Amino acid sequence: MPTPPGRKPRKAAPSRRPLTQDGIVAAAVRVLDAEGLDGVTMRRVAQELDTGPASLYAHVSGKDELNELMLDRVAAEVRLPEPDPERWQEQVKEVAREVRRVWQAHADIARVSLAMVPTGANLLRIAEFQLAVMSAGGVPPAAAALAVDSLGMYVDAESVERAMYGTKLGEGASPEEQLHTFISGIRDYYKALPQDRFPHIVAMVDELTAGGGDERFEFGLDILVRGIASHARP
Amino acid sequence: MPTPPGRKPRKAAPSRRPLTQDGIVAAAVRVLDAEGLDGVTMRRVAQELDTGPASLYAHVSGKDELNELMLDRVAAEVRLPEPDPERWQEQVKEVAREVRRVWQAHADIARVSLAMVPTGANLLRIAEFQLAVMSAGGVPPAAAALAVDSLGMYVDAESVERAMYGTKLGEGASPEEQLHTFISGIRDYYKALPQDRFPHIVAMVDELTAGGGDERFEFGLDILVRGIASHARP
DNA sequence: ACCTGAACACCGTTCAAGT
DNA sequence: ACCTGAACACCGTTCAAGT
Repeated sequence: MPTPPGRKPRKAAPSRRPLTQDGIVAAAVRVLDAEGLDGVTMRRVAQELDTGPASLYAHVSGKDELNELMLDRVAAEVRLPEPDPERWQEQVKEVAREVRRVWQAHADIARVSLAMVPTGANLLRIAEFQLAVMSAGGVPPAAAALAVDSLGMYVDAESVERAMYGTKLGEGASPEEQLHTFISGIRDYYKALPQDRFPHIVAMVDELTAGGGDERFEFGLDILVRGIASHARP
Repeated sequence: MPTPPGRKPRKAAPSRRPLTQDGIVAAAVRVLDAEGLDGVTMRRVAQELDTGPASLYAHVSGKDELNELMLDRVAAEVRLPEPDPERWQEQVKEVAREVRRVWQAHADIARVSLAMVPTGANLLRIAEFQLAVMSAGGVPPAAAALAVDSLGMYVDAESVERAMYGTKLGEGASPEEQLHTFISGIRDYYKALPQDRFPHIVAMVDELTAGGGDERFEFGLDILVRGIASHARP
């Protein structure tokens, strides 16, 4: 049956729901996941919400704030363990691994983290945990404070580097295949270097290009935590 | 006296010398130093050389290559000590400090280093030194290889963060003053956090915001080198 | 108060045309 | 071979005008 004349549609079904900051940030994260951080432009996010870029400025002060909001939204995915002072070294590592996992699940969001002082609630939650568990483990306050900094920087930097391998190569093959062709390119280049000027690099090509990113990450993490532990009282 | 007719000017004084890759990179570094990495655009570099952006593409494949060439040119400024295996831990630190010094002398060039596998001769020279001195100091190859990575990442990340404080604030006051107002802003924010949710952050505000960048950097560096040393044979 | 279209002042890169 | 002007397909942000 056709609708009788003079009858308005029941609710006008507003397919374009009103803009909210939360909706904007959610859309931005969708674009991030699909197209990487460089794909997250004000225009692209607006398009995702069927509007123009100027409309976003009523809910977000600009690109920088949007970046920070995206990061904190993503940081909510980080799961923290039950604090156990006996295992503080292992727990510090666990959290670092978990943050890395979440950063890597969202393209190159780590770039934002690296360029920011943490202020969002979800980021602070992580810092609070690390400070708490290190303090309980006997790391003095000054050392613990600087240690969260160093740990955060390390996780961020490693994630940025790793994300880059994925993007620099074409979007063709599988991520692992991409990483492999990338690494073997580097290996060939290092092997072809003049041996008299770079004897150690040439001799250590295999070690320099060894390990998936996981082993490399674990090694740096282990180094950091050993160093932090050397500041703890027994 | 006027110049007689039919006489060409002595040498035509080519005020716009022909473009070379070296000249382009030098101009790019000048822009970098004066206006930061974001100021280095193909257009701006071309302008510096009295030409248009399209002219650069005959000597440089694009923006990425220009960035890498800039970094390697700047890396030439890094001075390496005479290798002394007895003092390998101190020398590894010295080089890290020196790289940090040079990166910070050139705005936020560290961002390029972080997003790159080192291939330029001057960058490789630094890596070669670190590998050599650690090997001589008794660090096994696998550990030394991963250690250069971690050290590089740490220096780069610290320099990126530090460069950011300078840029985010206005260009008004002195760098130290900028850093100070920036840090005290952070301190106020942390102090105002709800104490029940973030007890350690609130309690450790002073430690978290303490120290000029130098002490913080030294601490992270010390942690890393202690960790590396724990892998060395005695 | 929120949303919008149009504009401003930029980007990196390409390409046909010149020398 | 090198250089150029003009154009293409983008940016972030502002602002007057609408509802």
